[in-house]
Amino acid sequence: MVDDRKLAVLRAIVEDYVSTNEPVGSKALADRHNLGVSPATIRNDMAVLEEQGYIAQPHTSAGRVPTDKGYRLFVDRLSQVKPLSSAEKRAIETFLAGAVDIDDVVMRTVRLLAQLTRQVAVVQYPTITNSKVRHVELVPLSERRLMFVLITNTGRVEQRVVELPDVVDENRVAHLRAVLNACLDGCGLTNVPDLVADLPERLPAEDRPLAATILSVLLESLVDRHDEKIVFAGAANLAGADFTVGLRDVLEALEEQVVLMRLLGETSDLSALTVRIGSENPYTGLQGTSIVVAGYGSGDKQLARLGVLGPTRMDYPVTMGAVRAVARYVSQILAAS
Amino acid sequence: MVDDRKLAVLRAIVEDYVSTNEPVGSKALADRHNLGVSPATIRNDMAVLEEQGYIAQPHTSAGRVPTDKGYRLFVDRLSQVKPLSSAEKRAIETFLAGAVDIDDVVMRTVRLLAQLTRQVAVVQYPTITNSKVRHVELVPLSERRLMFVLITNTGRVEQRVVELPDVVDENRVAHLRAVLNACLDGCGLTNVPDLVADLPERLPAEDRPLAATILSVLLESLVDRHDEKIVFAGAANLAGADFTVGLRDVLEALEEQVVLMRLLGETSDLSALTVRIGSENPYTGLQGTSIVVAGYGSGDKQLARLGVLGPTRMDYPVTMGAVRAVARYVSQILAAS
DNA sequence: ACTTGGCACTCGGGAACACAGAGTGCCAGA
DNA sequence: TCTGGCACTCTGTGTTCCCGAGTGCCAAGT
Repeated sequence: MVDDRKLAVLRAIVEDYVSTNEPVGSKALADRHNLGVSPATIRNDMAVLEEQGYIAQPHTSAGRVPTDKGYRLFVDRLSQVKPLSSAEKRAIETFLAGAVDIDDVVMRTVRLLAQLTRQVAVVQYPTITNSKVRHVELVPLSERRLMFVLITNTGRVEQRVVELPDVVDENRVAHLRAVLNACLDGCGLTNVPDLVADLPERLPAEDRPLAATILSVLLESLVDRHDEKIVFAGAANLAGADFTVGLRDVLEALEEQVVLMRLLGETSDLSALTVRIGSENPYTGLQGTSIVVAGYGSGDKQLARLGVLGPTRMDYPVTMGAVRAVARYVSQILAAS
Repeated sequence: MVDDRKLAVLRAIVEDYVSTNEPVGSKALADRHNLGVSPATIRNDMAVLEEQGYIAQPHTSAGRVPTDKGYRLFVDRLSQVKPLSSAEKRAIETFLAGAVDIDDVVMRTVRLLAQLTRQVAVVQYPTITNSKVRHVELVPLSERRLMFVLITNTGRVEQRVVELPDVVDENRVAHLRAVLNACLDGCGLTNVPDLVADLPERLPAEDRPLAATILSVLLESLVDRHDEKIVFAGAANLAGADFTVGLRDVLEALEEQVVLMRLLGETSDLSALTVRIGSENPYTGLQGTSIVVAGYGSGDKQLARLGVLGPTRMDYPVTMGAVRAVARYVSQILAAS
């Protein structure tokens, strides 16, 4: 039985513990929040909450600390996202508005988020999957090598160097470029494989090996690269916090693109905020941390995700507010460009 | 008066302290290194070394620890760069050989260096200043915006979105593109400003405002961007080391591009290894750290720098060996492509 | 049936203290 | 110039002790 007062007690415990970083006892609770009951009553409630796994004591006869399950309940039912101050909103707007290209947008976003939350910010590059081909360029580098450049309508540029099977002259390259552009211009990247499939037929027979090589690189760059880039910032903010698990593991996880991918990727709902708390986290090195993730994108399409990572003991309402706000502003910026 | 034996004592102190991380005393020295003299003699030498500022004791009647000045002497006169094992060399070669483009080269390099030295690796992107224009591309994004892409012979791609003063049609863009390429193809980036200066004259009068806008962006991207990109990896390796100065400052410095630039930039001789030790370091947050930097580049041109950052108490011979080796291999890779 | 005050109990953390061990400086003798 | 001996000085560690915050439980009150 979890009645209203017990929930109020849990909320008070979470709030106090987050702000003081010390186990909170029944007396302190009664003093600082006016719950209208005596410490003894609170003790009884706390005993129940502990039995149900929402709080725990670090050692016998110390105050209580929220467990991961307790934070979960807090986030789901007891807190509401805290909106940013208007000063903060203005700061975000002006800071993001100055970006010159997509790299710059991502860079600014991640720094902004790190500074705003005083935690580690993580931003995934916008997927190119949902974007469209703006232009394809083939640039000869030497007799047997050329650079393949793909420009999308979101302003992203993908480049690859291609080793050619044999020497090709400029004309054949020019021809292929023209055909490629005619065929692919404006088409969504997800459709590219289909279009590419019957493209060789539109070329003279002697060009087909060349085309095959280039197209395979094109497809490869779509598959391999399309989601893998993630950047982070604010690692310095980890220095203050003390993790149950070593700081080293956290830093290692941050440098592993694969881990970060999974971290951001396994969120079910893109349109809402996703919070994963402590042990809910799949990766063992991050068991002492929580993440707050939001999707962002231009228009209705979700392009990618961004979020922050911090100790389980974080101020969830504030962090969630910042993440949501930044995601929205970035979406705006991307939609406008 | 610093005679040979005192130098030998200093070397022994540095080596022992680096490997044990504990202040080293006269008796331990006499035991572990066969200097042929008694602890008492060593004590006398140590007293002299201390007076001259090469070593210090953390507190009265503890062992000695090298000072920054002591490390300096060690690096300059007492150590020689330790070559890598052939297994390590092979590992470097195969790992770097798999890179597909310039971003990949840099990424692999920085990770490799971090893993090899078990410290923080820092790699500056190759300057585009020394490279040549391979191709210039103008891609219309909308009526009044176009993307400007510059591809260099080193495989680097620079992109910028340009806001146009008024609506332009495809033909004018195509014309400008042709002129730009005819004029700039193959010319060194340092010459671009000169060539660009009298370029408007080769265009019809009505295109000049357009050209001016684009060219100003081109010049700007050369100046602004050309050196500023630096990446690092291996921050997790900082977690183990204990700095006199806070870990936080170091992490902050690593995320400040400007600080990193100065760190790598202020090395006098590009062809040799540069070591900056502790307080020799200009930035206050990095006073407890040392850096080892080498230049790299294809052929005779130095393109940029790379290095590692670690606690002052590092194994200089090994670190220097790794940095030098990686710099050489990267240079090879870049020269080959 | 819940709430409350009282009370005994438990631990963690800090202060005070002693002590062993490593290291030093200095001096007299080889 | 080197060496052995010796007295001295620290730090770090382990021990003990005690205070205080906090708990669990119980009996009485509403």
